[in-house]
Amino acid sequence: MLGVTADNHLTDEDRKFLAGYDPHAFPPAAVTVDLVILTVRAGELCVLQIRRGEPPQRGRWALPGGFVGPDETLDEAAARELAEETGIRAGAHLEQLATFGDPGRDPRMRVVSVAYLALVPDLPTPVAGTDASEARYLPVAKLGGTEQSLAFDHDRILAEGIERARAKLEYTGLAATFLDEPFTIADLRRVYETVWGVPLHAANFRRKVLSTPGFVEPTGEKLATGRGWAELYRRGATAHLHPAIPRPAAT
Amino acid sequence: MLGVTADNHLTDEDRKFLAGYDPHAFPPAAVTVDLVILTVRAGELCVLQIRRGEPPQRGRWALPGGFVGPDETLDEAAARELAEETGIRAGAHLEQLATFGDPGRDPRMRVVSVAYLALVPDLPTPVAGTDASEARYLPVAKLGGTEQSLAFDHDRILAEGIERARAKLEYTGLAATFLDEPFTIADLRRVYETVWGVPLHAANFRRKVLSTPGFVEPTGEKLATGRGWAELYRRGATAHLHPAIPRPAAT
DNA sequence: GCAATAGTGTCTCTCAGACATTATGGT
DNA sequence: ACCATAATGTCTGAGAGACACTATTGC
Repeated sequence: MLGVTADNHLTDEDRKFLAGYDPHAFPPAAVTVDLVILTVRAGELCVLQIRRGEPPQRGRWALPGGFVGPDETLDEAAARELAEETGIRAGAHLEQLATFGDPGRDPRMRVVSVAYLALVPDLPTPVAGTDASEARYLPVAKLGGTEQSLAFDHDRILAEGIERARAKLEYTGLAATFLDEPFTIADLRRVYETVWGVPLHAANFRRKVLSTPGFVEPTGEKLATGRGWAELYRRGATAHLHPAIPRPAAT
Repeated sequence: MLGVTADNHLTDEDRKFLAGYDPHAFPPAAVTVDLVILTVRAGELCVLQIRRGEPPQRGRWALPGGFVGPDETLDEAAARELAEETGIRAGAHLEQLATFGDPGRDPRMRVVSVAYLALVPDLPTPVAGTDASEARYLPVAKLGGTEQSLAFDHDRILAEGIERARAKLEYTGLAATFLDEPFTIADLRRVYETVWGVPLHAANFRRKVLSTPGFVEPTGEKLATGRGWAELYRRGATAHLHPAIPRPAAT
């Protein structure tokens, strides 16, 4: 096991050094977090977008995000932004995605943006944040046209977020974070089909999910669906699936 | 296909806004890149470390890294640091790992570090960079003791880098980037055994590698080894392996 | 010959994919 | 009765793991 705690004890030399240290000696940058917030609603994978209420690029759609506070960790800033935009404070999945810092990606100054990926259950309605005049969930299938392109380099961030989400469904139990509990195996299968954009074999999917230990936990309850009924499940404890859920090649 | 190019065209409103914009309005931070440079030498997975030549934490071992220049992309800064520390300008694998920005991780000021992972072939001898007084390749098996703990939060960065490298060998052809060309199947197997720390079944490994299209390309040459001979191969063109190389559970 | 490593052949077990069948309950 | 969906059972092919065996060359 590797040590994972930083030992930041200061030596006497460090103290002397810091007393005479000028923080303006290095090229300054602003640090932001931008969020790719994905959900499944009405059979479509959707991403939360905010219409910018202030320059630059006012009126244009963008990913939600904001500056990192002086005393916040990056994870805390991302969790705060997620709560501000969606009202979600717990239960969602939130992970760091990648960092984007090309010079000129923001015309104001050097801005380094740490992108996060959030997977959330279907929400009642978007809550506009302080900076935002409007919010929407856009199906990712509608992306691609120049009409829909986002501000700054957010198209690229979004593309990486979607690809990360698709990959993570293969080897983690994160698909269940898109669902409210309890859910049926068919609900879970529809999440996979929606995110991957391919139909899955219902019988094989069921066998695979139930034979993977810790993926889902049976509640013992049954739900009357349209025709017939279905058993209900909760999220399992296992984060890493062994073996993985095979992802068919995209059509 | 999603658009991946940022459209940063400025509106007239943007220009007016920027003319009156004060870059000091947001909490400033310094942005650095830190590199986890891994190689395989003498049957051990090793990481390049630099002994800090200046405060803070002078004399302590750390990962190589440095500040991102005002006109550099993050990738360019990482490639520059890699070249400065190792002399390598091409051929190595370099990818963004994760970003670390806890307040207080560097006593000087708010420093956000974008960590990169580099996989390089065995090198003649470490070249000390400008800021460094000393450099070494430390086998990662020797990590873990407090004696070996690195400056700042570099232990944590290193742990993530090692885990990323181990995972990537499963589903990419990156193992070959640890080797000079041409190499034998046994050389490649020893890379896997070294990085994963487990013995692999030689016959099955060979069958797996050769049946995976695009993993390695035969040269047709044969090399006289100590006893017997072995066929020689080059890196294949395929980045993503299908199916993956199964990774046995750690002992 | 013996030792050590490279390479080939084959068997078995697991599991994904495909298909068939039954059960359920609303229309 | 009919239909859509849930759930169960069975067959097959691909592939991983294990083992036996041959080939080559230095000692």
